[in-house]
Amino acid sequence: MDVARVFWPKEQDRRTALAAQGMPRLLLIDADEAAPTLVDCFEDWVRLPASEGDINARCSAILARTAGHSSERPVLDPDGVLRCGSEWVSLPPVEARLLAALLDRFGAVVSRDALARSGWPAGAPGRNALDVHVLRLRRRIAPLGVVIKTVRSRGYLLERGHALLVVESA
Amino acid sequence: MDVARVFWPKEQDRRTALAAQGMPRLLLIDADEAAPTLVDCFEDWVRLPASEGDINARCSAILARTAGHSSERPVLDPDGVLRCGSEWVSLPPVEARLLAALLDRFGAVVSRDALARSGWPAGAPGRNALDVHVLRLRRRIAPLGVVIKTVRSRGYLLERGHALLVVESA
DNA sequence: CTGACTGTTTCGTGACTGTGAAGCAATGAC
DNA sequence: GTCATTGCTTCACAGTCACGAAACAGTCAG
Repeated sequence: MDVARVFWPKEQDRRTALAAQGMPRLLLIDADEAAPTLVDCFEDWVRLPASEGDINARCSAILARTAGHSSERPVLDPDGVLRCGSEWVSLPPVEARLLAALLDRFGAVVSRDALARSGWPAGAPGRNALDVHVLRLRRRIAPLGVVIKTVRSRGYLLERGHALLVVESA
Repeated sequence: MDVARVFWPKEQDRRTALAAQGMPRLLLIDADEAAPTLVDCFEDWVRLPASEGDINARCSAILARTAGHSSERPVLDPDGVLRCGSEWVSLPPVEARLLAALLDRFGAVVSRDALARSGWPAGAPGRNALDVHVLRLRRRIAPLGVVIKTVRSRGYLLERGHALLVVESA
């Protein structure tokens, strides 16, 4: 993953688009422009003119933050912990593999066959096992605002839910 | 809460201390100094000379990120005293080593094997000893609002509790 | 001795996984 | 329109295993 360099205010729209996808980005601010308000943890800015060293330092910092948290886009760490926003859930082995496959093609359709191969590399069990695991996975990740959509006779698709109102239960 | 302004590299020690406590900080970098590597989400830097507007913008951004998380991180003294907020507890040797390992990877999963190696560098005792010590550790640190979560078949994870309602009884 | 720390044994509970079957909903044949 | 087919959803159940928890015993410091 790389950090997108966005000229500000010239490429304002591009910044919005990147933010919507949770892509990390560095805003390059014109010398006489006011400092922008950052919208999330995966954004930073630097005032022009800036040295390549400074720009790289900020890009690295953004990526380091990306690793620690997650953006709009959920992140699955190798321990089977799925993080999205400030929340996380742990996934059991099979579900972690299924989700990894969905995450590889985040926002795109993954066929049932491909999913089954990811979930059970040594060979799939009964035909229904996949259905049940998708059901369980859905319920498990719902609190994170992540949704598995069905594309009938094609497969499944992972995306962010639109109910962004998450209430902390105290 | 306010963001501490730390001159770099002059106040290097102060920065370390602030970071250990999870305090937000802005590094003010001398003009000819290389860009620093940020240690967490609650830190940022700006190259001098900088306008007050730019500095304020970065401070606001840090605070916005701070709000998104609950940052306060417990600290373990070399004496085996664990502090979090205004409270503290003392930990016996084995538990202190276990907690140190969890704290090293605060918020991330630590495997049972890794924990056992930290707790008993000379070789682990019986298989269940770890379970029991985790249980005791949990009860000991609960009053501080620090929680050890289980990630089944993967390990344990240290984080701050989400129950923000802490009633002071004494 | 007393109490804190440590480790072991034992048992219970809950999590993970897979299976079978019932229920819905979209699709297509007639 | 009606009906059957197909594909997905959901529930209920059982086997296995990891972890939680209590009770007990040994060691050591004060």
